[in-house]
Formats: sequence, structure tokens, C-alpha cells
Amino acid sequence: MRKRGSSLATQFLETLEEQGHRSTSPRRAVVNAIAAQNKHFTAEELCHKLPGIGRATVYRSLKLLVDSGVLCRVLLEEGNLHYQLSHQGHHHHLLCVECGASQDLLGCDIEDLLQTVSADHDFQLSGHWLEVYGRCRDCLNPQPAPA
Amino acid sequence: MRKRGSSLATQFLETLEEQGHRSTSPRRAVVNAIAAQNKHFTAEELCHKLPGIGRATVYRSLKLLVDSGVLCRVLLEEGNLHYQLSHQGHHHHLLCVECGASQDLLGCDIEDLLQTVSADHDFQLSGHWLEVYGRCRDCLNPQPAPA
DNA sequence: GCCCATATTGATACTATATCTCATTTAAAA
DNA sequence: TTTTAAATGAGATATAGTATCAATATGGGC
Repeated sequence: MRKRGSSLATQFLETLEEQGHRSTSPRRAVVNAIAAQNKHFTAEELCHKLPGIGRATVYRSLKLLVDSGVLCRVLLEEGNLHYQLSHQGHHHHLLCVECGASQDLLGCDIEDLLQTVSADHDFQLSGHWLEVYGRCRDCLNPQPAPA
Repeated sequence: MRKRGSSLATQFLETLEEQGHRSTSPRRAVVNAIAAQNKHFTAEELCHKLPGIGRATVYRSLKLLVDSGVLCRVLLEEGNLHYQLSHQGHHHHLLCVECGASQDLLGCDIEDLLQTVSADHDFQLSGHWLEVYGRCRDCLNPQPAPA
């Protein structure tokens, strides 16, 4: 069997350990399940995929992973809170309202703009929440279905 | 008794009536309670202030008022959903994390910026949600308390 | 002013989402 | 191996909101 570079799941566990959290078997299960995800997901979905793990543990793990920057929260247009891998620091999402795909929004000037408008209102910016909804390229230009 | 100009509450009821909704006494109570608010509030807070009114009615009224543009939703940093009077069309809020005050963010170029960055990602913008958190002028420069 | 169709109400059940409690188990340091 | 604090999980609780449906109230027509 070939030796693999450290997997996503392993990296996540290491991140947790760096912050003083133990590597427990429920935690490993949660992290593996998350690493196997390619889309955003809800806490409950994760619970269903891990019937052996207590709900509280799943929720607690999610919180740890968000706090440590591994996951980020995504607010869907209908108001449901999802989680997804956070590949960068602070960033925003373009969420397709049709297929649910999510693209990261990087290198945009929103922070600067917010800083400016906040200052105009004598307001000291400390954070913000932004979600952008629309339709992705694939949903705008659907491939003709094979005959 | 002096004749009053039409109150906020009356205006809200008129807005609802224009849209074909009846002016009922529970609805009037809800609208009066909202007009008396000077800050954002939760649905549950409103329910507590109106013990004679059914929860379902309060929630239904809130929905009507949001749909008709009288109220807008505000997402606090901790994730709680509040409501507040909506003085404009689409706009955003500067929310003070200390005192909870909310200022409307008007005349900013966020829409344009989002349109541009969305297009850069081959993404057709259809909506967005933005909340900005920080500290307001009064909390940054507290008045010395009277001796 | 009365009648009527129907919009509205509200008590309650239900759903969804998340946190709390606390006795038990487990990881990892000594 | 022993120790101890962290972590777990079953279930209770909390929070936010919707669904049901019989009873009621509203506003238009007359």
C-alpha cells in the first residue's frame, strides 16, 4: 500500500490538537465524514451520517472546527445554516440558488469599502456577514442532456 | 382632544390594507406595539409584550409586515434574528455590538461592487445578505456619567 | 343595519435546530 | 500504571417557527 501524504482529516485533527483538543475516536469520525464532503452540509445531515456518534458531540465538534478555521458557516437564502470547508481566511460565498454550489469570493474590495462607509458613519468596524445569492455558470448555461 | 396626524401604526395598517389584508384588532395591537419600539426586537419579545395575542398571529403579522416592506430582518452577530422598522428599500445595517443600536447604511456602492465581482465569477447575482458589526460613536466615546 | 363568504385567529401540536446536564468513559501526561 | 481533566452521549430542555383546524370577526353587498 502506498504511503499517503497527510489527509485532509489528519490535518484537521492536527489543527485541533495544536489548540489543545484531544484526538478522540468520535472526533476522528466527525472529521473523516467532513473531509469526505464536497459540498456544504447541515449539522443534522452530519448526525445522520454518523449514527454512532451523539448529536451533542457532532455539534461540539462543528463548533471547534469553525472556531479553529477549518469550517465556515454558510447561510442559505432560506435561512438554513450550513457548514463547509474553509480554504482561506475570512472570505465570502457566491451561492447558487439552483444547484447549491458555492464558490469562494476572494480578492474583492468589500472589506475596504465597508471600512470606508463605516468610518463615514463614525462606526468602528469589527466584523460583518455577507452571503451572495445567484446562479452559477453551469445553471445559466445548462449542458444539453445526452439523447 | 387634538386631532393627530396619521400615526406610524396607522400608516402600517394602511399599507397592509392596500395589499388586501384586513384591519383586525390583533393586527392593530401588533402594529401598535411595533410602532412603539425604538429598537430591533425578536418575535418572541413581541409575543411577551402582547400576552393576549396568539403566537401564531404575531408571527404571521411579522411576516406580512416584512413582505410589505414595513419591517426588515436583522441578523445579530450571535445569530439571532431580530426585526426593526424599515425606513428605506433595500439597505444594510451597521449594528453596534455593545449597545445594539442599528444605523441604516445608505448610499453605498456595495451593490455595484457585488455585481462586478459576481460577473467576474460568471455568476448572475440575484440577492445578498449583509450585516456589519462594530461599535457606534456613542460607545466609542462614552459620555462621562453625571457625578 | 344585516347577512354572508372568507380572511383571520388562537390553542395546541409539531418540527427543526441547538444547547445543557451529568454520570460515565477515555486520552494522554506523569 | 495511575491519575485527572477532557470528552462523550442519552436525554431533557430551550428556542424559533410552522401547521392544523374549529371558532370568530371583518368588510362588502344589499
